[in-house]
Amino acid sequence: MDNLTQQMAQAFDMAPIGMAVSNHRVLGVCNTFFAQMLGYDRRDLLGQSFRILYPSHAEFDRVRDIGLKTMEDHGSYSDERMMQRKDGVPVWCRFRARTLTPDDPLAHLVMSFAQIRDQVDGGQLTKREREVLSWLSRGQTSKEIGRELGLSPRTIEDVRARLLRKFEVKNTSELLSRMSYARPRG
Amino acid sequence: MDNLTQQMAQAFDMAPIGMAVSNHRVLGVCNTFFAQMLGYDRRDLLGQSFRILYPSHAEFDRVRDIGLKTMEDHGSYSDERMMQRKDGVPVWCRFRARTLTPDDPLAHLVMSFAQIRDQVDGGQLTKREREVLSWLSRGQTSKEIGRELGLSPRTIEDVRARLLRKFEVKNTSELLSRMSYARPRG
DNA sequence: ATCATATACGGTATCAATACCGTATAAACA
DNA sequence: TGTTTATACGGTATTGATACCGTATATGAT
Repeated sequence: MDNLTQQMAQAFDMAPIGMAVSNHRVLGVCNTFFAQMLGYDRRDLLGQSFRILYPSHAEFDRVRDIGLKTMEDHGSYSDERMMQRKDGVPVWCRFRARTLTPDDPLAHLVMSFAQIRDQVDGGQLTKREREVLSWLSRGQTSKEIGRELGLSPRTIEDVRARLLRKFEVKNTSELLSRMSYARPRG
Repeated sequence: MDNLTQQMAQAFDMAPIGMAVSNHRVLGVCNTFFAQMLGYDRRDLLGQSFRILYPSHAEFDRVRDIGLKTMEDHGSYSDERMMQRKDGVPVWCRFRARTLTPDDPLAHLVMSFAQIRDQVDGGQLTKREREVLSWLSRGQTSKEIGRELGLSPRTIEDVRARLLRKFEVKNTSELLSRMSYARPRG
């Protein structure tokens, strides 16, 4: 057995960040951090669809579509997204992906998942709040998000207001800064 | 050769994030992204001291000390740090490390380096830009930051506009979700 | 020496964000 | 059964953000 290969495999396994490989949205291999982060025993994840790691089927579909074009063009893609732990608790992640098959990006994907924050101070986020948060992190306005979700901009503003209250921040900028990379509050 | 081990090694190598293993601050193995991010051919990095990847000897010493205690206590550590590319250009990274030898953390380290900002547009952040960014991440308005720094709010708006241009984002929310900035406590 | 850029500041115009005032329905819960 | 909460939407008022129009100085690079 090649010693270098073994070292690389160990580094993958012990990495301080979640890592996984997928083939057509089915998990091929993942590391210890990834399984722990999402509350699974690693053996239970192998061969599973990524569907179980997202809060809803709609969200599962959405995250498939948003990065496709970028990956076809550049081979890699990154965003922030909400995953769902086995016990249902949402996990906010910095997601990065590189495809090994640019013609069919989802055929062979290597991904990293950096946990940003495990839970929310003022209780858990609702589905709608997660959804809106995800669009906000992409710089969308209330009007744009409303159009996207088929809702009134006013409703999006309500959701935003709830998010600001829950996190005890004064505006969306501080909100998204708090969601970035877990660290002591200050 | 074990097939799973080979898959993990490939995932390590092709990961969309920089990864490296060190033994007493000497690089053991790294992946493609890591070498590319720092402008090296991977073969030239093996066996090298990490010193060459930092802007100065003082910085090299500093980053050794700051995470030691945390790693002894928790086995892992994370911060943001400035690395230096082969051509001298600084690279901002979200650094994460896990030690496999908690008694002597630096003996065997697995690290990940997530580039915070792509260097596509060239030019790193100025002191003023970092300063303003730091206040923005606390949710301060241009007026408040201006008061804080003894400048006109208009000047702060200029700095903001430069930041939005540099990062190619449409507003401050997207800016702060794209980037993380080490904030002073308090 | 010229050019680009960062800094700093003034104005105006427009749109977005936030905070209020309401109403209403549905679900969760004690 | 009443209370809370999330959802969804309307209006209005104020503040903030962003994008333009300028000017000016300083600095660093070609």
